[in-house]
Amino acid sequence: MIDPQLLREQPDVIRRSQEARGASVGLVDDAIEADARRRAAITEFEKARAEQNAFGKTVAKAPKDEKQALVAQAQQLAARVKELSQAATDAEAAFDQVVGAIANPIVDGVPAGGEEDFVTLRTHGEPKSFDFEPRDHAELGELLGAIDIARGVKVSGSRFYFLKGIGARLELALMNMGLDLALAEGFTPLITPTLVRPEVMAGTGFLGAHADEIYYLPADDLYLTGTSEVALAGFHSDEILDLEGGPLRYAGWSTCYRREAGAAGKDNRGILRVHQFNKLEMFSYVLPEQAEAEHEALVGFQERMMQACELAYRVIDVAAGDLGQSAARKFDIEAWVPTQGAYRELTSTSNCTTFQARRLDIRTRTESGKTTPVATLNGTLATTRWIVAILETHQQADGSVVVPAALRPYLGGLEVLEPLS
RNA sequence: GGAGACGUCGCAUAGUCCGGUCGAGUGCACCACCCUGCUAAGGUGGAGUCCCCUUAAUGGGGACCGAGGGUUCAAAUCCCUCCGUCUCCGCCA
Repeated sequence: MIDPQLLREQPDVIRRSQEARGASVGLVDDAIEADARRRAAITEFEKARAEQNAFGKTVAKAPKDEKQALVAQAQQLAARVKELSQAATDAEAAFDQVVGAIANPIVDGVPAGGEEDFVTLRTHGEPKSFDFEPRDHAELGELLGAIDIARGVKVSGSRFYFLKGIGARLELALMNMGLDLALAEGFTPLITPTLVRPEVMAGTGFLGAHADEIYYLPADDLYLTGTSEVALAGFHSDEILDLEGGPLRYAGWSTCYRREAGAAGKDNRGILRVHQFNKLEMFSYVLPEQAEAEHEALVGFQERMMQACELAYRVIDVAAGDLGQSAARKFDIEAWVPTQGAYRELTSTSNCTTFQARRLDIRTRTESGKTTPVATLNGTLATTRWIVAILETHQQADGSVVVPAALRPYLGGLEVLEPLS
C-alpha cells in the first residue's frame, strides 16, 4: 500500500510512477477523492460518537425517574451513530480498494515501459562457445543421471521432475554454498512454512493480478507459496522492529510452488520452468533511507554467487511496467544459457520500499519515538534453475560437466560430473 | 479427532459471575527528575497503538481488552462465529 500522506502532498510523484508503469493515472485522482470522502465521513461519525459518549455518562448518573426519558433520547442518537459509523466504514473500504490498486511509486531512474524496455546495467563473462554441438540441460541431466523428467511426469504430471544422484547433490551444494555466503553477511537462516493463510498471502501482494499462479487448498483455506518471500515478509508482520544495529537479514530456504498458468507452451523442455523447485531467498528489513544501498548489496551477493558458479551473466534494471505491484525497483540477473542462445533469469531482487511493510504493519521507531514503516527487500541467492545454466555452460564434448571450483567443496571435492556410461 | 481450560496496555496479573463509577488497577521492566552514595535501595512523575480535526510548538476527539459480528441508550463484562494457546485422551511421520 502506498503512503497516504504522499498521495495527499505529492500526488504528481505517484502519477508519474503510474505513467511509467503504463498503469492508470486516473486512479490517483480517484484515490484522492476517496480519501477526502473517507476523512469527512470519519469526522462526522466521530462527532456524533463523542456526543453519544457524553450523553451516555449523564444517563448513567441520572436519577431513576429521569432515566426513562433520557434513554428514549439516547436511542435516537444511537441510531444516528450507527448510520454514520456504517458510512465511515464504507468510505474507508472504498478508499482502501482504490488506493490498494495503486502500485508502489518507482525509484528514480527505473526505466519506463514494459517487459522489453529493461536497461542492461552490466554484463560479466563471455557467453560460452563450443567446438562441438552443445547438449541442452535436459539431455545432459539424463546422461549424468541427474534429472529424471519422464518419471517426474509419470508421478506428478507435466513440469515435474526428479533430481537424482548427482543432480540432487548439485542442488544441495548450490543451496549450501549460498547459505555460507549468507551467513558470512549476517543473514539468519530460516526454513519457512510453505502453506500460509490468506491474510499473509494477501498482505505480501501475491493475491492480486497473479492470483491464478498460486496453488490453493480449499479444504484448509491455505495457499502454497511460490517463494519463501511470503513467509519471510509475514515473519515480522504486526511488529515494531529495532533496526539500530543495521538491517535485519534473513535467508529463507523453501520449496516453491507455481501453477505456471499463463505459461502454456513456454519453456516446455527440461526444468527451466517447473511447478516445484527449491530456492534460497534473501530478505532484508531496513530503514527506508537505507533501502537503495541494501538493494545494491543484495545484487552484489547474487553476483558473487554467479561468479562462483562461473556463469556469464548480465544485470538488468527491470522496466517499470514489469515490476509488479510491490516493487519500486527490480534488478534481475540473467545467465547465459548456451542452447537457448539467450540470457535467462536466474535471480531477481526487489526493493519494495515501505509498500509491503505498510500493508503488513511492520514498523520501526524513529529518534523522536514515532513509529514509521520499514523498507523490505528480497532477492534470490540460489534456485534449482541454476542447474540449467551450470550444466550447459560447463559441459564437455563427451557429455561430462566440469564442476566450478567454488562448488567442489560442497560436492566432496568432485571435479567432473561423468555420464553414467 | 474427542473432552476441558483460557486469550486484558512490553512481561506477569486484577477486573468478566451481578453491563455504566474501566482505556482499564497492581507488580516487574522502561524513561525523567529527586534523594542517597556505590557493584544498592527509596521517593515523585511519565509512559501504548492506530485514526480524525487543529497547531509554529500544541491541543481536542474517536477507536483498540485475540479477530469479526450481535444484543443494549451503554459491552473487557452478555450472546454467536472464527483464530490461537494450554492440559488430558486418541491417532500419526
